[in-house]
Amino acid sequence: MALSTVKIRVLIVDDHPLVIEGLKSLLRDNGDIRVLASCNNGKDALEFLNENQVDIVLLDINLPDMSGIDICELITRKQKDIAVIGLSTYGERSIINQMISNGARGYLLKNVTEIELIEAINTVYRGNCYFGVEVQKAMANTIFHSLGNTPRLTKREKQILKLVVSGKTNNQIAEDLFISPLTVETHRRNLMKKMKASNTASLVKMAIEKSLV
Amino acid sequence: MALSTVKIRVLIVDDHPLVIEGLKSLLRDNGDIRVLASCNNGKDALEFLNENQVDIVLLDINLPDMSGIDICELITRKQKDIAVIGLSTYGERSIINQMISNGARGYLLKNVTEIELIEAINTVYRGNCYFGVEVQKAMANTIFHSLGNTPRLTKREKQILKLVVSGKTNNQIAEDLFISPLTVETHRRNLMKKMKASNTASLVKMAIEKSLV
DNA sequence: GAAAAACTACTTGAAAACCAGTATTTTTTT
DNA sequence: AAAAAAATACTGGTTTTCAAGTAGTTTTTC
Repeated sequence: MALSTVKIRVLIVDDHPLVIEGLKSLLRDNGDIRVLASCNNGKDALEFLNENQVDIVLLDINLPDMSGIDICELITRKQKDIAVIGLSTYGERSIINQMISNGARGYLLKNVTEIELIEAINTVYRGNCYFGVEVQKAMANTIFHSLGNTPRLTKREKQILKLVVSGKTNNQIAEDLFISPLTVETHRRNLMKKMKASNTASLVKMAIEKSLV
Repeated sequence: MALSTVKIRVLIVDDHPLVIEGLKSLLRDNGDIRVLASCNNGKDALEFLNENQVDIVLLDINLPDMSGIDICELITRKQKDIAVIGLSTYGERSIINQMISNGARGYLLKNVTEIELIEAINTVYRGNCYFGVEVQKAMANTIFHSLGNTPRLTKREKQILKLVVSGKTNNQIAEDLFISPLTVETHRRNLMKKMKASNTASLVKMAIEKSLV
């Protein structure tokens, strides 16, 4: 290692000094990586990035002044060459997904190992994406939460639910299935009652959440 | 191994003789597991289960007569003590989720190793769930598919989108945000245009798909 | 073969969403 | 300071959904 003259420049953004120290310590001995600085809030981080060349930002999700998700967007919108790796205690899918759509190229939990951390930094530096094993596990687990008391739907109800989710109106569904629009509406009403939804929006949300479509 | 007198009784359901042979071969040398029989369609499988005591069903998703997803439901509804492990070539999230909500306790891809297969069978036999590493990877990958060209939404639009998805009406959203219901409707219309949605249902679907909520 | 569940279809009336514009004010960016 | 983007609010009319019932037919299940 450390044969190349250019080191990967890293900025750490986290409001816990302990975490910053931990990350620095894990990266200290690596000749290819150099931690330029650390910030403990979003404002400082954005300022630093305006005045310094950075390759990778290790970004905590929970910051005092603003959400890491929003910061991620601000960073990647302006400087597309900066790779953001999200850092968090939990592997909540919705957060991970939001980070990804806001341009993050990696996501790690805070119980990350040295090997994983370095692998992640190298991987995203090369332009790829990296997601820790623990993240993947956590994401798999979120399925079970949404499970639980899924109401039993009939064949026809499932069929209609799928068509509703796909954006079809009652009339279009009726045409598709060769039944009366009034019948479709009855099914839709029963679906809403079963799923405890008050309108189409929550019906669709629950259907997707419970993976019925 | 094979110290216990009771072996785990397994039924294999798959329409490819090659796969059946492969699975049998992988399990042959294991003293704790016994493959009772194999079926190549859903009807035969259900009949066999009616007449025989089985602990675990290795169930292919693509069968000639009926979907593995439906069979899974039929099996677990009647005999809750039977554990179903789904088998498929691809790790499509929607299918996996459907299998889970239909009572499956495990899911494996067909490139499964001997070690994984035996671990899976033992795990679900003990009442737990098992999902292969490959499955988890495949599921993580499905995020990227939904990514791509996500339209850029403004702060307010995101805010309103969230409230729409949560099932609130325009009037309720207006109250929440202290703005006119008419304004909310304008935002909603702009959202639909940006997301290319024709109604609430597809707006919600896309919002969740693209993880904007 | 009886009972239960599912599928079908209707009525009537109200509420909410959708369509297609215009237009002013506020905020952000250059 | 000017331009662009975002947020605000309106008119007026159409379509779709929601609510709350009733009720006959078909299919499953016991």
